[in-house]
Amino acid sequence: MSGETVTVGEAARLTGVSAKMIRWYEARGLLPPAARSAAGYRHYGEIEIRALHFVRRARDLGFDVEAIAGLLALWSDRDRPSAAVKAIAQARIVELRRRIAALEGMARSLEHLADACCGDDRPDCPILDDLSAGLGERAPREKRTPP
Amino acid sequence: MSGETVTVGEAARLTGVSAKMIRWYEARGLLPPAARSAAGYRHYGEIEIRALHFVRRARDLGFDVEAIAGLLALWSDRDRPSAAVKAIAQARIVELRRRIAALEGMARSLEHLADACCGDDRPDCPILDDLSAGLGERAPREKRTPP
DNA sequence: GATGGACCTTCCCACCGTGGGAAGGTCAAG
DNA sequence: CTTGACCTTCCCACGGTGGGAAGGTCCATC
Repeated sequence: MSGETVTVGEAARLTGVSAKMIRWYEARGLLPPAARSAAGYRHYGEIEIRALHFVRRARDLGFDVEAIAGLLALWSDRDRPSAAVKAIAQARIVELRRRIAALEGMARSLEHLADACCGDDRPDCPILDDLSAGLGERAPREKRTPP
Repeated sequence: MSGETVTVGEAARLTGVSAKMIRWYEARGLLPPAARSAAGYRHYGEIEIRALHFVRRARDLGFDVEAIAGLLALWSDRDRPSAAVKAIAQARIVELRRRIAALEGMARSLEHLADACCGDDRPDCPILDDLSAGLGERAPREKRTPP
């Protein structure tokens, strides 16, 4: 019979999506409203559990809510063109690569600065010098306007 | 002299930190309360502008508010040990590398999937297959305590 | 002077995604 | 019946950022 249904907490345990998040996804329209018991408890069957797994996996891949909603819609459409799915994935890849590049730039800058900083008891620090650079003079140690 | 002071808007234009954010940083204690005119307008001198530049630059390097507060404190302490600064920078580097690795993993998975997806009119899609897979394998199977 | 527009002030609300917790209802076991 | 685990909704918080309302100020121009 496959009539076994579980509550949110159980669904959370099964899928790795917290009960809070399950309710939140539902409220945001990402998931359809769950079936309710007479007392108002949400109940989830195998298909819903599968959808939650899907959401979890997509979330792990860095998709945001909108994208996941789109993927879910395509997932449940048996006639979807695979091109539509691929487009979403590729947009996500572009975004990921963009963010990676940004973080990489930061990391490299910082590594460069940290390498130049001897890191001892003395106050001379290229890191702070760099952070305060770009205006006029560098350090705030000269508190008064330089000549 | 050098009593030239500017308002928030001007400071924002000069430093690239929005007026909103300047006020927010002040409210969060990241920046000391700005001097006020009789009418209550904030006014910023060269030193404050410098600090804002510093904040902007640190933000661009991915430091969060707490770290920036720490860096600012060290920046204005002439006797700080450079090791303290370096420690903050290195912690940031570790965090950046961690996030880069996470994003990189996602990007690679997605690229792999997208490569396998032909992206045409047909519904067969390895991407969706992967997203909905893993139910039987990776998921912690229901290990209900026996009655 | 007055007027108008650009600016300032504070305050609230929104976003994303997540967690914490309160107040109250339900269910199953003892 | 009581107890404790669970459910419900609702509010609040976070980091940062933006939007906007309601009201006060500054300055140039008439």
